[in-house]
Amino acid sequence: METAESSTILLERLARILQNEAHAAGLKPTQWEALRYLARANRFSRNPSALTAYLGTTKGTVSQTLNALERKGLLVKKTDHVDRRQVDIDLTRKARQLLDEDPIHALTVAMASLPVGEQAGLGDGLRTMLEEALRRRGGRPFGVCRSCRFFRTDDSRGAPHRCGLLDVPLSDSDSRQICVEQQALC
Amino acid sequence: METAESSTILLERLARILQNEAHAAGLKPTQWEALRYLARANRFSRNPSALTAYLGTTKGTVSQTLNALERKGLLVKKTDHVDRRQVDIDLTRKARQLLDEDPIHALTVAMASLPVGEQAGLGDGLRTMLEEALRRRGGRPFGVCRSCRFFRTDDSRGAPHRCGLLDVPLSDSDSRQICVEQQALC
DNA sequence: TTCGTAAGTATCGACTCGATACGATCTAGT
DNA sequence: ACTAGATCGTATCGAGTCGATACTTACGAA
Repeated sequence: METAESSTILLERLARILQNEAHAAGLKPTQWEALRYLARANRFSRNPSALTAYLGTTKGTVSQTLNALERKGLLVKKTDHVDRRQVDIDLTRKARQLLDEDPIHALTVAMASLPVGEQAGLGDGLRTMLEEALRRRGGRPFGVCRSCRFFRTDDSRGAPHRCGLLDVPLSDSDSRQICVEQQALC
Repeated sequence: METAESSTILLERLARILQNEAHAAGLKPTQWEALRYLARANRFSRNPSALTAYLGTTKGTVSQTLNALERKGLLVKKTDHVDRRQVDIDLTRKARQLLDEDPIHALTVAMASLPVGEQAGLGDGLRTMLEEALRRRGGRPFGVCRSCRFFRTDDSRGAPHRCGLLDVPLSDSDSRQICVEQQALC
């Protein structure tokens, strides 16, 4: 329990310091996080609702963050054809270029320079803590499409894969992106 | 490198979710963090400067956060007698009561329920990452007083310990608090 | 058709955060 | 003792976060 408390303090402090480090290129930490998400999300997940679930915040806050990013010319919104309540978001070329200088890269480098065992231990611990936190507040995991229990490869038509939940064909690149609907296999 | 990147994303996401969880009792995450620090810091470290270094932010921001906490009746400021530029901060009884319901407790519980090995691995990894981050931006470690290279037990006068840097007597409880000036032994 | 629900937006108030400028106080060098 | 520079803290600005609340529009089932 003593260890648990010190680890908790460690996690909080590290989180704060990393947060404060993420003020780069005129973007706020939240804006970077939104950009990162949108770059990795599949077409069913590039909308305000999914981003809200991912960030664990509220629709209102996300709406404002998206407005800020739109003003900066980093994304484009358009209403979905199928469900006209939904808004599809697309990152601009400018956003993708910006992501090449993502301040998070410094963190990845630091992570990579850790001893192999320590790196694996940290990864496992973080994964477990995140799963716990998500379960606690009813969040979604946002895993990659191909690791989902609804992922199918038996599509008779042209496409290589298929989503058994939404019943739509999936390209190979689709299957490697993260999805709001993803549910683990086991 | 693949592992490093996914661990990085994990850390960022967990950090954000925990951040958003820390809105309790009408306090903001930063205000909780400040309160926690002030409750653990020794008398040389309960001032705006030290808090600024701990949070890794700027003097101005800390000044505002302290004003907010003062308005809520959670702390009292008074100018230092020795150096009248400095401000000594004391938490009120109300603040200490509030800290009993610190939302971070939920996190500690989650941490404690981890398998022992995983918990230790996570702690080690976090420690290393924090040290790296601090070194990168010239931050201070804020360890406990008694683990400092300036900690002495050879005080001829009444007090049980002594600080070799500031040359002042230290009580036993002093020695268990965290300090801005702390430097590791080895 | 209508009623309930879901997706987004707009607005409010309190606050964070970096940047900048400033006043007060200490300290070293003369 | 006197000044020049450094240090500590505050005030203010602008952009943005964040939760809360109150909408609007669109879908979908009874």
